[in-house]
Amino acid sequence: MGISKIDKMHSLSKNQQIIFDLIDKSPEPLKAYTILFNVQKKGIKAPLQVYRALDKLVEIGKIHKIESRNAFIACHNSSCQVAKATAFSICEICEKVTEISSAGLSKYLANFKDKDGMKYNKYNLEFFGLCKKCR
Amino acid sequence: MGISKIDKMHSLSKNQQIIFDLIDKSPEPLKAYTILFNVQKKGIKAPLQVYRALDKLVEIGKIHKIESRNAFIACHNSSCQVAKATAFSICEICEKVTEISSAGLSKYLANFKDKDGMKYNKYNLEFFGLCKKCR
DNA sequence: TAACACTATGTAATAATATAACATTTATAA
DNA sequence: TTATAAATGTTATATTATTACATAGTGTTA
Repeated sequence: MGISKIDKMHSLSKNQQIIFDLIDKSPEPLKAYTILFNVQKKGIKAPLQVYRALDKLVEIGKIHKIESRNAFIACHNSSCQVAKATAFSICEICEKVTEISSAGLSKYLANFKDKDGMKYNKYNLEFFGLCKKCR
Repeated sequence: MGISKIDKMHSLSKNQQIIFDLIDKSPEPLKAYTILFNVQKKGIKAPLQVYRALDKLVEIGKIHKIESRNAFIACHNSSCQVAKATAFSICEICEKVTEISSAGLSKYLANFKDKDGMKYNKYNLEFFGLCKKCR
């Protein structure tokens, strides 16, 4: 059997796996130093170790950064097909963040042209409002 | 004559005016500590003085924060009517940032409903790509 | 296997971004 | 005028992120 090329592309190193697991289990976006605190018992001691893993995980689309919050969330959107085209809703009271997967929205944005006729295949959209509970 | 209510709403304090002028003149988004460095000759000495003015200017829509860059740009969109609904294009090479004012885009996003039927009147969208010069 | 390139790790130091806390002053409105 | 809100000044500190350098593991291929 062995490991296929696709599997290898997504196989994570030790630190990457530890940090991904933590983010994936979390019901809310995690900040880098919160992550650091939580993985110190697993031997990850320095900020840079966290940031390096985060960079890689973002790069391969396993997690996304919520830019307005400096926090990271696991991708729950069709196995990370849209790592470069992300949309989230953010509750301004409880800070709950949900990844939006809407074919209509992603199609609209992928086809959007600016005044110069320029298209962009990469974007990040953050909606703000109140979630069900906080409304 | 005196100052009308609308004028007053948009009148800036000394520090706010100094910092807005600097951002407004700048051809590129400015970071908080770049601003601090540039206004020290005008008597603004501490980070907090800059951040407080920035907070206020963002609040009233005179400037916007480019979240992915931690930088601030003056609003050039219909006299700041859309302070809470912003869209930008960002060149990944030269870092040129342009505010997008597209009636179609803002209409689409303002009317977008998520899976729960929830609408959001506030959002921030950042498109990434290459500008004309860098293409 | 040996050599190479590439990726990941470990560690210390420091840079860059942002806020807390408290005292004071200025502007606005009742 | 008086009270209220907004803005300022200042010091210290918290939070977020990167530079620099040394070492170790992994996959490829000659």
